Amino acid sequence: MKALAEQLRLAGLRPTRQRLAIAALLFDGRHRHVTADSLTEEIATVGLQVCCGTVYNTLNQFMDVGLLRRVIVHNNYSLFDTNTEYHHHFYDEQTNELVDIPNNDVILKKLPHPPDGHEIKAVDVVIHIQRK
Amino acid sequence: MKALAEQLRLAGLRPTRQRLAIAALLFDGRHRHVTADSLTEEIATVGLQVCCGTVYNTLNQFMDVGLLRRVIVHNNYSLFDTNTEYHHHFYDEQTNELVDIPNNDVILKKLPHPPDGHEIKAVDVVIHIQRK
DNA sequence: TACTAGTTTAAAATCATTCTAAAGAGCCTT
DNA sequence: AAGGCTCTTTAGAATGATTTTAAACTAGTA
Repeated sequence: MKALAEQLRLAGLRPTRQRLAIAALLFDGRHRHVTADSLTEEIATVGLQVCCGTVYNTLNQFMDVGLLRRVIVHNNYSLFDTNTEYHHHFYDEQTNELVDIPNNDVILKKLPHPPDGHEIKAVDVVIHIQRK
Repeated sequence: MKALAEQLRLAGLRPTRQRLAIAALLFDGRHRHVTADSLTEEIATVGLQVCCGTVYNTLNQFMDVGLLRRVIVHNNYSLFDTNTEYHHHFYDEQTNELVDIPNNDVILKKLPHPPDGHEIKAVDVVIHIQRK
């Protein structure tokens, strides 16, 4: 996977063994939602070992360079989305399930004017759902 | 303030000294955003004393009975909104400022269909802003 | 006035996350 | 291929918001 190393280097991150392992898991083409915990488990499953702090650091770094996006639906722990394109989420508090909303499915009719001296940076829509 | 005691009783909560003190601060007609911490400070300012755990319990109970709404904009700590009507928020990560958006200012053109067997419970829109 | 269930309290526990200082690994230069 | 400099990783400790605990207390009722 030369491409991954190159991608990290371009982002200003040294392609270390740990970062490559995590990148290989996260950027395999699928769009996924992970937590530090689920990712650590996954790393173990693949037979590797990465220090807990490094998992957190790496997730934060990947986010800082735009490879991941943080999704905020509760404040128990952080969720990261490998899909960094503009889109929103369904969230079921009961099952803790997070589901992408196809990006043409929610359309904001008009955006409000931000407070004076401010500009809009991002729009997050979370639709809370529950079993019928 | 008999009304407050009655309101708590109606919600199934005994109007204790602590809950009344907190309710008096929170439900004075203004719409406010508070944290457990800011509220504890405010209680102290008024010359009262309520145990930290009680502040948390009370905020959660008030939320459970619909007197407060939790606003999720980050996962450092919880924010509560005394305005429980349908409305959304601007959030500035840099200053940590949370501002209500007038409820006719964001209009969703159409809502997506929730996953099968599910129904929409709530829609949260957070518009992240930054200083220009 | 006394009882009972619900509440408050202070302190300890929890848990995700960050910080620390020391050991290790990229990578550039020679 | 070796040296060296900086960036990373590591394990463990620290942090900080929140929850839990068990004992003391209180509101409401009999």
